[in-house]
Amino acid sequence: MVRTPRFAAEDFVEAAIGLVAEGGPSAATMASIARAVGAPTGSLYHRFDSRAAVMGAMWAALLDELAGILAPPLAAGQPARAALALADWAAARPRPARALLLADLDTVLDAPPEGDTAAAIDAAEARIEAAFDACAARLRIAAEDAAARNRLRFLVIDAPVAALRPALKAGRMPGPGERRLIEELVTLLPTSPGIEEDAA
Amino acid sequence: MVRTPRFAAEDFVEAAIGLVAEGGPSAATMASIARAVGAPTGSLYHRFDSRAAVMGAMWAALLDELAGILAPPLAAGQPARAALALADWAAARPRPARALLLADLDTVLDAPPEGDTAAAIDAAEARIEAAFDACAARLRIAAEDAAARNRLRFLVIDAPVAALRPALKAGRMPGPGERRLIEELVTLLPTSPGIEEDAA
DNA sequence: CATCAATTAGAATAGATGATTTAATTAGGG
DNA sequence: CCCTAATTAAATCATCTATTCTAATTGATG
Repeated sequence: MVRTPRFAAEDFVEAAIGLVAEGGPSAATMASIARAVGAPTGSLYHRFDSRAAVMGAMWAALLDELAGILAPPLAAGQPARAALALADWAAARPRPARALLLADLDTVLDAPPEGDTAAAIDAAEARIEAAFDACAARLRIAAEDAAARNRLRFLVIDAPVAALRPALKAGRMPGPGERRLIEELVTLLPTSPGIEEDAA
Repeated sequence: MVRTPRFAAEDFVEAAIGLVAEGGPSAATMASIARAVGAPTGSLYHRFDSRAAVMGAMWAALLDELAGILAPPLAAGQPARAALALADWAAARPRPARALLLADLDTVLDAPPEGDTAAAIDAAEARIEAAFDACAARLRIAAEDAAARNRLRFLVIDAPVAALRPALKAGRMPGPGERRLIEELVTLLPTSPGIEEDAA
């Protein structure tokens, strides 16, 4: 290495997340991403081949973070925990949460990503998928029972996200009101036969 | 009138709904709206001053349709009915449903509408609001109990929409799977003390 | 049948916008 | 010193779309 880098790829990804969170995908132009970091656009292009590459990397990072939140409780057979972890995550890290949960995938990623980025995205998705599989198994949901699996996913992700959405949209941090809604939703969830959702 | 109009304002609004449903708000360009009707852009501009006017009229029409679906069961103190009516509506009229439920208001209406359009939108929103008020009153929810009111709204609109979203996005008609999810959600709903949700 | 304004017609305009390229310039490690 | 990755800042370039303009039609009306 012959010169000290001033800007890392992650800096740009982080900036992109912030911009998408605040103004939607269209707010994340190459110029605005660079500006948010305090770099010229050339430096951004030095790290990424194209805007599509930046958005792909961003999506991979977001999905990876989500997987880190959801996978452990799911794998432990505690879907209610997973739903609440989602709410906690949204409160703790509102920007990534907004970017991931509010943005429409199609408008973020115009074209399907390729190469490393695609691999990273696939990996994160597979991790989430595997966690759901493990959870379903613990709950004695048959592998062929698509309806029960969809229901599980809906109660863990889609419905809680719907509860969080107004707060996320308004830029408020999700509060106890949203949390209570989610607590109520998860009462519909089946519990793993062998395991009690612990009392803590 | 000295010449028979070939294209009515409603034709353009309908076309805009179809385009938004299929490709999102950005797909509804003035040229594509006109093309969908088989008219030149000039005719479109003859009816509407600007794209904002078209989108405003579209939003007013959609909200009005939604109000027509939700208000009667709500006013009757039957929120569960309202949630299921939403699902039925989405199945019966997938294009307006997609346009209204999937599109982000901010990206549809760049600037707040004015004049007649604003009045129409306000009227439809007020109608929905009044229906919720009436429903809350029937359920003995206090006017100051914001949490209970938010919860009602969430269970009637937001959560059912979340259940419908995957189907709407994929362009599938919502089916019995989605309906069952919603039926389950509404079990969380309080029932009007005096009224039984009838058995039909 | 002649008239006239509402309406259609569609090409031409006019700005944005924003991704990408390019051509230097800089700075540190060997 | 020299070499090369990394940084700059501006210029390019391509696309896209709302809107305007001028003319041609049309059909009810007197």
